[in-house]
Amino acid sequence: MKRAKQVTIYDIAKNVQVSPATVSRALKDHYSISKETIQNVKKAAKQMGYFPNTPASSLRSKKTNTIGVMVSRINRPFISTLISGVEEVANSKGYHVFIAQSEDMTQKEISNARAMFSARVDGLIVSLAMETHDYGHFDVFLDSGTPLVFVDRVPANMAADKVVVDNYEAAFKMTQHLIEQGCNRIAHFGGAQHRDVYRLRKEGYLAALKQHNLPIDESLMIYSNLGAEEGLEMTQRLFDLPVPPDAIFSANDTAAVSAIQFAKDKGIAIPKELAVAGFNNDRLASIIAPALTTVANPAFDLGKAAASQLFAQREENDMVASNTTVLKTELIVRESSLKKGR
Amino acid sequence: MKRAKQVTIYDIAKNVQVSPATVSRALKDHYSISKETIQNVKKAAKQMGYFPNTPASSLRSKKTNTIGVMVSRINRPFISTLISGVEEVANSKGYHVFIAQSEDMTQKEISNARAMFSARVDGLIVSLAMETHDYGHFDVFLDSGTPLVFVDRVPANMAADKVVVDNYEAAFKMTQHLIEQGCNRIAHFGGAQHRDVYRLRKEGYLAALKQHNLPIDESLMIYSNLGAEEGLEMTQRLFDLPVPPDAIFSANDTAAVSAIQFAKDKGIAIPKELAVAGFNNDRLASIIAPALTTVANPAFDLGKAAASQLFAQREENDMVASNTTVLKTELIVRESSLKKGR
DNA sequence: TTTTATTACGCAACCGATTGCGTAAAATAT
DNA sequence: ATATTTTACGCAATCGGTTGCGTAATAAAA
Repeated sequence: MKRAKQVTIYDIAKNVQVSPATVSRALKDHYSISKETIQNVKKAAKQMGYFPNTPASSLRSKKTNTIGVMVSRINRPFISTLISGVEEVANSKGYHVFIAQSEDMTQKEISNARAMFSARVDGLIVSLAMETHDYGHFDVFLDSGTPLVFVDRVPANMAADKVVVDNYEAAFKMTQHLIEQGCNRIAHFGGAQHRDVYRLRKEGYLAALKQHNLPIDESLMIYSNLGAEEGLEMTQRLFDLPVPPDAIFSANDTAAVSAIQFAKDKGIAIPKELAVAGFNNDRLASIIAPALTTVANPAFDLGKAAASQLFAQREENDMVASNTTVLKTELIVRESSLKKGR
Repeated sequence: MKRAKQVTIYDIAKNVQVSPATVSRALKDHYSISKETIQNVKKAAKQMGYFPNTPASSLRSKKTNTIGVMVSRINRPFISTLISGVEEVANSKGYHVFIAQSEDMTQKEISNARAMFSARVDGLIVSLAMETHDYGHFDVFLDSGTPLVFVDRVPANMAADKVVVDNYEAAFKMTQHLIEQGCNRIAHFGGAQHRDVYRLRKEGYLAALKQHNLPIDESLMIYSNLGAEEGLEMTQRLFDLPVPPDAIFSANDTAAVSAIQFAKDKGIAIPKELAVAGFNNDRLASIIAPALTTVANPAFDLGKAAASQLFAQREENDMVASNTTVLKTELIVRESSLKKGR
């Protein structure tokens, strides 16, 4: 690979007969440069095929105009929608977005964090890997004063900016809905319990059970990464039980959809014999038959809020230790849980 | 936002009592540095919390160890899986991936291309926006000798490296399959026809019709962005026809799924009255009932191939003008098209 | 007309790592 | 013992913008 010589501000300077400093300023409409010079410089720049050298600029100015986003994986509707929200805000402020996937591996997350810091991103938005429970790899951002915001899968016991939804409340309402539909043996598919999102969903579920004086049965609570495969396995386990459940509240749609598939495959009637509810409201949820009752998770707004909060940090009072934004969710009732009709 | 002073190789140099040059070399195991010094330097670096300054390194070395990926949008299963393929190869070579979305807007694509070049990515992988038909914004990569590979949605009439699937053949086989199932009025949902992927799918479809002496009816071919909404509208249009089709071959699964939804909604029997086939094999395809017949599009492998080809370009003989890799697809027959059984 | 303010630009240091070239010291060869 | 090679490192320029400070020229104020 050969690289041709590239046009620099020095080339433009020579061409327009001004100093490189003037070119630099002219290109960003600095107030002290005359309109005429600005015009000349810009015209020459365009005509010569000039492209600013971002690394050079970043080195000197200590600003990269880039924010990083670290997620488990982008090929999930919820995540990619969230990222779009981040991009909307970032782009509107002239920033670009650097995306990294951990694939739910803490090691990759650590490596990604190093890379993000080395790239000197101006801010970082993070949704944690499933098993991460030590947050030391983010210290360098805190120490250096780089804005840092966690979203969705946020760390427990860490004073940091966070953006989440009302997981507890949503789970409570959903469970209550299932109870109202006549279910009294409700199972739960959860994620890693040190991950707040999943812990809170379980706690909301438990609280609803308690409030309605339903027994709590540990064998009905199963934890996994909530993938499609795991969804099938978890459902299998439930139906291997002496007394299977009459409802499943899954912490995500992916696993809930698998449960429906399992049931259809085994001839278990939904929602009559088994009501199913999910979380997120992926497109899948409305397409599967019967359509899946779920919680609308405002992915796009979560991304927007996280980015906004990130930019807010830059102007913020140093006295503010941390800030948590909670967004609202919405119960979406569909056929998969309607034993009684509305 | 305040930024604390950050550790540089100069700080390490002072600490270890060697020159910055030696630190720089030690950190990358340069052969001319003694093992002892390397150890000392690395220990000090870790202990002092050193993180390399990527912009500085990039500026001097003219290598960013980053490749760019430009796509329409990441929240599509096909695209995000493709990106994972790119990442696998890139990461294994120590490169990071910069992702940008055009949202199918040529203007955004142009702006993204500028940003990518300014960032001085070491290579660029592109899947074009739907309407892009002028490729001038990629000239700067060609001129500068930056490796450039198009994937999936590749440009027509441009001598560039490309990675695609056998769209024509796949479409031909699919259409033939529908004909064998007894369909003789087959509609087609296509994308923009200046986009090779979509043009070839249509041509494969047409070729199969011709070979089986079926009439070609322009009113049965509808073009759009193939989103979920568009899928419904297109199906509506088909059923507004005096004589509706008895099959639809859609250029993607998203629109095909919409067609099935439409049919179910209107009480049109699938596949009896209407056979439906898609393209891509998204998870949706296997979940909707009846399950969707489709073409398995090797998204992950496309990504891997594109990245491999990108890296290959760097060592390549300058005589090679361009190179096109074609990957194989596979017909996935499911209930949505099985009028006769297998 | 002299003084002060404003406008428009240049100088040169700087950001942090990389690298071609040079060299002292130690090792090996003659 | 002298010459040659190898090892291990330092010097200083360099990458391409950015920016604090200084200043000549022109305009406005006194």
